Amino acid sequence: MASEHDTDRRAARVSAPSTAAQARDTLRDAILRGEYLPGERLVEAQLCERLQASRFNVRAALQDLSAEGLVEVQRNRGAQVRKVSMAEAVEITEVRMVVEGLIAARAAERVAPEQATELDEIGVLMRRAVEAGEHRRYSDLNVRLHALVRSIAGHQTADRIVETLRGQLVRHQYMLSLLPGRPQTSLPQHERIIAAIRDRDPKAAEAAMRDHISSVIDALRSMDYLGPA
Amino acid sequence: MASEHDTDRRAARVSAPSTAAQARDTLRDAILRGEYLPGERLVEAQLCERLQASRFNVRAALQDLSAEGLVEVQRNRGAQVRKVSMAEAVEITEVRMVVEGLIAARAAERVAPEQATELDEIGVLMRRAVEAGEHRRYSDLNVRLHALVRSIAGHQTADRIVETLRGQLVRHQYMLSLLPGRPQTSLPQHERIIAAIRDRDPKAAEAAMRDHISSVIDALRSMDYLGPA
DNA sequence: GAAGAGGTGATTGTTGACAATCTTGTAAGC
DNA sequence: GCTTACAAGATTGTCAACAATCACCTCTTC
Repeated sequence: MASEHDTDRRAARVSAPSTAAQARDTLRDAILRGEYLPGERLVEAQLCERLQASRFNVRAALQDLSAEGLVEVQRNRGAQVRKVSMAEAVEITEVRMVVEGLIAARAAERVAPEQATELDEIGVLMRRAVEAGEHRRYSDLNVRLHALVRSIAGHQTADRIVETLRGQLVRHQYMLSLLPGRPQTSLPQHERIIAAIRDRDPKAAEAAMRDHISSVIDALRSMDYLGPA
Repeated sequence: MASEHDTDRRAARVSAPSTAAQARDTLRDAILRGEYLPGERLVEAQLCERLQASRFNVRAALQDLSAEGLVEVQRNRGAQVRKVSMAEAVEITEVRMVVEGLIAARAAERVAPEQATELDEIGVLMRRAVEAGEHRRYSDLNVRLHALVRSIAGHQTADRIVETLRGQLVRHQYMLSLLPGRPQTSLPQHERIIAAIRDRDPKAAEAAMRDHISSVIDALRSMDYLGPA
């Protein structure tokens, strides 16, 4: 049932995740993968079996994920996967917009020649993927681009916040990628971001990144009309 | 963020803060007030007495504050008040700059007439405080101004993040307020923020807020030369 | 005298049991 | 029939004891 996935620092072992940190990572992965739906109750006893961890560690994991905004804990009522309303999703993305704008600006200030080359390469691959209609590939490249920009910027604080915010709306983002015509809209935006960073123009990079994420917000809002799943 | 019942964290009632949330709030207050210095070890047994709470709740409190970035916990090595380096303080303030910029812009979009009046009142009081050399009073008004702007904006996500970031560098901010000449620098910046929001000009409000916090960053950097206490 | 091994006290990590609380299902009263 | 009261079950909150680990000190060895 579980296929190993990429995405993070260390692969989650399902064999013996006895410690608190392992339980937390495994549970986070499960939620992000959609194995628990928003609003679903997370009963401690069940999680103990699922994660092969003691209740103590399960509890710690839930508390951690609560701080990350992935689950919601109510006193004496247990935990449930946090439901993120459309309004909240917009708020979250607005914050992401300004913070990633900061990251882009800083990336433009610090980019090294090899990194600029790597950015351009991703840009080329993106265009090819869109022209070939390979949505999945384009989506992967999108993730890679944002990650590369963040690594160029080297801004730990901003990084952490963006990562947390991203986690809170994976579900919405997934739905977003299914919107028809999205790649045609976002490709030129991505190219502008790449160009601005490559040209070491912080202001242009920030503006390009904000424009890009701003259009993501518009897309989110349009989804709201189609149906607030 | 987990518990909905947010009691104001003012009174240091040591009488019966038995629950986890109370222990957390009391401990946070103590750290923010400087009763525990950065780098100082937080031994669970000692905290049990200090907070009149069981070790279980103390542990939960430490975990929460770790998620907030106020303390750092190392496995098998206990917790200590997190040391925020100058570089980190700058990073944190940079993120605060863009997020509070977003908040200011949104406040300018949504400000109601009564709120505009209240802003102006704070502006007048600030000027008086500076002219009278009442630093403490000016500092309080500063906090009040930022809080009012945030309440006008009504942006929960941004609010939460700014609040968390603020907590992480209370120590630095305190030192900052002692810098001579600071009020003379920041007063006109505050007045620009107020004017932009009052005039319902989001772009100007964002720019003014960013300029203001940008100068805070400069001040932070200058402190670094004086001595990285 | 320096380096390493080993023991000891202090501190944290974990467990299982028990108490407090909420939810659900059922029955009585209007 | 509908609402309210109550009891049973399920779930979470809390605790105190025990196990694991670490930091420090002493002693041996070269």
